[in-house]
Amino acid sequence: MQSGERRTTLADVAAEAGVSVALASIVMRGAAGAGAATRERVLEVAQRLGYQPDSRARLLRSGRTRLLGVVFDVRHPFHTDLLTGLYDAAGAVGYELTLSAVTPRRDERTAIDGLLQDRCEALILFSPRSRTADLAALAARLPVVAMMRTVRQRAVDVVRTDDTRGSELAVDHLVELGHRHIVHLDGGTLPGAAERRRGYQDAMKRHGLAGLIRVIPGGSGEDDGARAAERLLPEPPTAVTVFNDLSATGLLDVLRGHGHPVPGGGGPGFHGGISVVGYDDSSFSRLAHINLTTVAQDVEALAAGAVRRAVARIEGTDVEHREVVIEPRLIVRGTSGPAVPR
Amino acid sequence: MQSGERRTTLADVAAEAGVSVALASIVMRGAAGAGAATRERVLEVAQRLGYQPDSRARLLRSGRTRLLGVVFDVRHPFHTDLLTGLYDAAGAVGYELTLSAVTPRRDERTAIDGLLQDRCEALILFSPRSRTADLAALAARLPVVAMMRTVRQRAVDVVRTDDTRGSELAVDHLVELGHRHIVHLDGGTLPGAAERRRGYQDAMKRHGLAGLIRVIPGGSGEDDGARAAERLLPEPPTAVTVFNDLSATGLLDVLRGHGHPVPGGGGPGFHGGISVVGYDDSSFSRLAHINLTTVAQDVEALAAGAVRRAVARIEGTDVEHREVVIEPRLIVRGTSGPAVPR
DNA sequence: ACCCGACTCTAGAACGTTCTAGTCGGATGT
DNA sequence: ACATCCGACTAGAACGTTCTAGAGTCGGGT
Repeated sequence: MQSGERRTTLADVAAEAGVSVALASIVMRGAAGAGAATRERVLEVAQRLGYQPDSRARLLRSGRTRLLGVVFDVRHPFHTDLLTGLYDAAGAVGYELTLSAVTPRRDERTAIDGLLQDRCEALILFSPRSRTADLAALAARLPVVAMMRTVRQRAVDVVRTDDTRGSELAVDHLVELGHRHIVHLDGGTLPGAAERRRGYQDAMKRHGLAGLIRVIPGGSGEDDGARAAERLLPEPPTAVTVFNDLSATGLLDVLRGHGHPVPGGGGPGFHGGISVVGYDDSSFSRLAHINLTTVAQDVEALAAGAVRRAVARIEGTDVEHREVVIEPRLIVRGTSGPAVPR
Repeated sequence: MQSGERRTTLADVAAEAGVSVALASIVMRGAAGAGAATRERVLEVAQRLGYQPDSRARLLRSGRTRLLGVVFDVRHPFHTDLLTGLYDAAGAVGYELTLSAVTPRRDERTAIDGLLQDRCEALILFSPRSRTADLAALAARLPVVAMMRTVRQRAVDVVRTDDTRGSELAVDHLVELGHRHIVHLDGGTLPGAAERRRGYQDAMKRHGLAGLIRVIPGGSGEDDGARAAERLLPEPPTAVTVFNDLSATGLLDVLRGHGHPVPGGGGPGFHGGISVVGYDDSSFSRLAHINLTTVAQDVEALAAGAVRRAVARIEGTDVEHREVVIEPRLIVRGTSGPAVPR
């Protein structure tokens, strides 16, 4: 039905309102230089004809797109949380977001290429897996902000949580509850894993527990946590700090299945068991049913930082540091409790 | 650093290669009409100058965008699952996806407007909350595919799961396990809720349990499920079918908290308790720790159906039905088990 | 009466591509 | 030897905006 007719253009509106295209353009984008009466008439006509500006043409001409490209991964619940914050932050400074998703069958390179063709003015990458060299090459063409990971490359901006500090918070919390045998379930080479590991190690040393440091290889998935749990069972610790929430739930599950109670799972008044602290405060970790003690990343601060950084680069008003580091926060929920003496 | 220099355009490539812009264009889009030697030379130059085509200009001229606009909600885990399938389906037929998210502070109208400005050729809306009249108005301008809900409007295409059938599957399963006192936790006016309610009612009647039909108002969030559970406790059923997974976990939680065991939560060999069946097979429901019996929507079929429908409308090769209904599948996990006689 | 500035409006170029309608040689067919 | 055709290539318009430069008009100050 609508296939035949062309969509209404600015020229149509101008003709119908009896003004020039240029004036119609002025009215539509709310610029100065149009009489009140004319303005009203043009707007009325535009409304009536269902005029919708063509952003492609607009941006083609004006050079600017005011568009920030965002690459996120559909598998990571935290990424969608972050998107919410990003929309807010971008809207506040008059920028739009264009999204490109990484999926199990669509890699980061493909996602990025899609955005480049859209001529966004900067790229914001969530936990990018690309090699530093590739990111650097990209950054030579447009501002690039990497989130949730460090990039040792001057041209690439970084906005991340202080993950070392995050792990320290987790360990401090557990030590305060009386735990000493604390294991770290690692994230290997994943973005942020090195920092989280180091935070654990530093905190253990600081508490005089250097001799009890124990790092178990893991990953980002639930099954990684479950597998790691099996390796833990022969000689169980009293507490575990985990690379992320998903892995933590996998761990929890196996622990409970083998009769190792976890605080919160034992009913009110229960004490002891193996405490587990996750990382990310993913939306599912908040589910009352999981109720995971975890290290929260400050979504709003991360989003605001990324947008501020990208916009500064675009508009050349650079003053701040290349790396923006956000303070994490410990969210104490049900999976951490006092240690029982062994 | 890159702020000063213009980005390289087709004209730059053409000049450097010593050919006309038109010929460069031919080469870049792989069209016929260029000599082999020239073709190679132009490609080499393009590579060297780091030429990246400007999709806006390209599409502005050619009219076509081969772009499908997708509106999804960041709060709905199932939506991101569906995105994965959609990228695959669109890629297979040579279309691109452009995403626009609904967030707690960014409504559907805003998300849709963003896509319209991008001049996508069709809109695919995940569980749209817009009124039928608004959808119809939209459909007058471009093909619109509504997913996961019915729309009584000829101009709007629909791709959805047979939700009535889905609820029936859930009830059938429970009845087979010996349950009779089965409650439905409702989704009110949310997309799909009416069908799921009706499926429950139909199945109950079919099993001669019309007298035991009991529908409790609920919603889509975890807290909706928790609230509903409180209303259920005074006179507990032996099983509940729930509008969606999130609400189901909220319900589960309160039930367990009040000492009502749920199958799977009572350890191996346990029998009886209140069975709970969710809806969606959201990624978190698969977590071993939640392990929810649920009705799965066929992501691939839904995605493929939506793309096929949208493309058919765009290209005018319409033959199929306006409404594509996909068969659901019951996923039996841990939260459903045999009924104990009351 | 004249000029000036402010205001409203317009013509036309520009953005980077694709598309249409060609031109130009050279091979082919008779 | 001449028309014909084909492949390689090009000039310039077109897409729907925004931007630049300037044209009218009006009122007020000298």
